[in-house]
Amino acid sequence: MPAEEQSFPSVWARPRRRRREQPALSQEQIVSEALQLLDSEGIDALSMRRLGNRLGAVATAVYWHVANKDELIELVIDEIYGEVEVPEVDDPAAWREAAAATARSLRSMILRHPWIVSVLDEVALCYLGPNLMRASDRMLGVFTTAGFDLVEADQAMKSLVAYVLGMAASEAAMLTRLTRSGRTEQEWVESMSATAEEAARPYPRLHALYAADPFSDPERVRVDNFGYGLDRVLDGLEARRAAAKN
Amino acid sequence: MPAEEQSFPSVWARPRRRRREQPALSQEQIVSEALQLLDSEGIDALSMRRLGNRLGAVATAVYWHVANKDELIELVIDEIYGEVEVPEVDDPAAWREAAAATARSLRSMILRHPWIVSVLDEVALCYLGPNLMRASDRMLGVFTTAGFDLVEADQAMKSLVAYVLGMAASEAAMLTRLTRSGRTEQEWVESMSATAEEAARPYPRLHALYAADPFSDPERVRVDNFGYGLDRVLDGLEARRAAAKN
DNA sequence: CAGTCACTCGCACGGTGTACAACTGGCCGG
DNA sequence: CCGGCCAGTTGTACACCGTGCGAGTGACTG
Repeated sequence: MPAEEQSFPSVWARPRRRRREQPALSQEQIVSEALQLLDSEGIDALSMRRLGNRLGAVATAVYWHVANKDELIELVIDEIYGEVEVPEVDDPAAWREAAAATARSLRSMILRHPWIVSVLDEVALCYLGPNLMRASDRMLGVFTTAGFDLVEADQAMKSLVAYVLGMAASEAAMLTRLTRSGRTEQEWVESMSATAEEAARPYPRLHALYAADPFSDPERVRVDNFGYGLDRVLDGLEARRAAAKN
Repeated sequence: MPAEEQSFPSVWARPRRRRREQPALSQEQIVSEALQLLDSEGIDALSMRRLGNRLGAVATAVYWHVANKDELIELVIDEIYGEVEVPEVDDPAAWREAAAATARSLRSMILRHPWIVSVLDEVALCYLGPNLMRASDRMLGVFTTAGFDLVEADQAMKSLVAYVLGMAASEAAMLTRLTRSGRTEQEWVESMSATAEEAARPYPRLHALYAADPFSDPERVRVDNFGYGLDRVLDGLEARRAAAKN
């Protein structure tokens, strides 16, 4: 450890030999530290060197435990998939609330980890991550007990997830940019409104919308918008379910 | 131009003086070249140095015309938003087909430019891009002539777009990885199926799904899945429209 | 006591975005 | 005609990145 030079070198001051039965690094530890880094400082803050330093090691030491940065990110992504809660249901009538709860849980997860939007291209290939598989299996359960056959349950699940992903992703992207600029959501919306209304002048309906909207309580607006679309998607699925039943 | 050293220097061979009335670079040219680079080689191929070289210039010259790489990407994104076609409708009954056509057009655009998934975090902040604004305004038109009031039209639009974005993004991510691996979609699915079925063993419904699915014609499956969810979303919106009318 | 093995470190390579200062050449006012 | 301005381009430089490779290093094993 040449980094920490002893100003008073001595055998006694020298750090005790590290025990080898517990290696300094482990994959879980690395993944967990990477997640912390991502949550607190965003995607740009995650470099192998910084990650190594945080763990009291050097960048290349990390490569013993993960193949490369992409694989590390895949691991972190599956880790946070473990946070989404999917209820197990047996009453067919309970399907809708179960699906809605899942959707809300997924949205919360994304908003808790908004950097996920920057790695969405890797998200789609985590098919085999255990946490994603568990969640998928449970969602399939929700839709099959609702009465859908298996392949339609899969389609229903994919549709719902796509909606949530799309909606939450755009929310998360905005929040990320916001955080980076250091302003609050309210401040940003207010500073934006004049510019937006001006820029929208050539587009009548957009302009009318911006003029009508009081630009207040942006978080509430986001929640309402998410809820609106969620209701429509679930309505559409419910209609299909009712039709298939007869 | 020290890069191209003349092996036979001569006044006559010397390139003619560049006219200054037409500068060598322009923002449109830069954006267009960046788009070509992205489409043909993906996000990793886009570096300021390569882009400069392609235009017969040096990386830093590009910075005269665009503020930085992020801004460049925003410009490219708005450029491709210009490709999505949104019909203008006046017959309220035509709203559904118009919305569906828009959704399909947006999906095609994303699949034509799959690298967009890697920059989704920037996509969400192109609010002021002219092409996006034009498309948004026209979509608002579709929903208002359908009978929605302006703020609900906005919610409906955002919901539809979120669905399409989520669905197409996961498709595009898969296709990107595929292209990178150099295999066809069919080959990939076939090589995947055994592994996937094995990995899904602990998850009964997922395992049953993989076992049932013949893993054939993956593109058709993607199209069907997209259409299924699109129909559900539109059904949900139609139901809401009908209810509001009375 | 030698060797092996799991793990860590140091160094190096070839990239990246972009700040900064120097240059170039056409134009315009004096 | 000429000096200065200024849009546009260049070269250099900095601090960083992911990661391949070889050399330790210490605990355990035969």
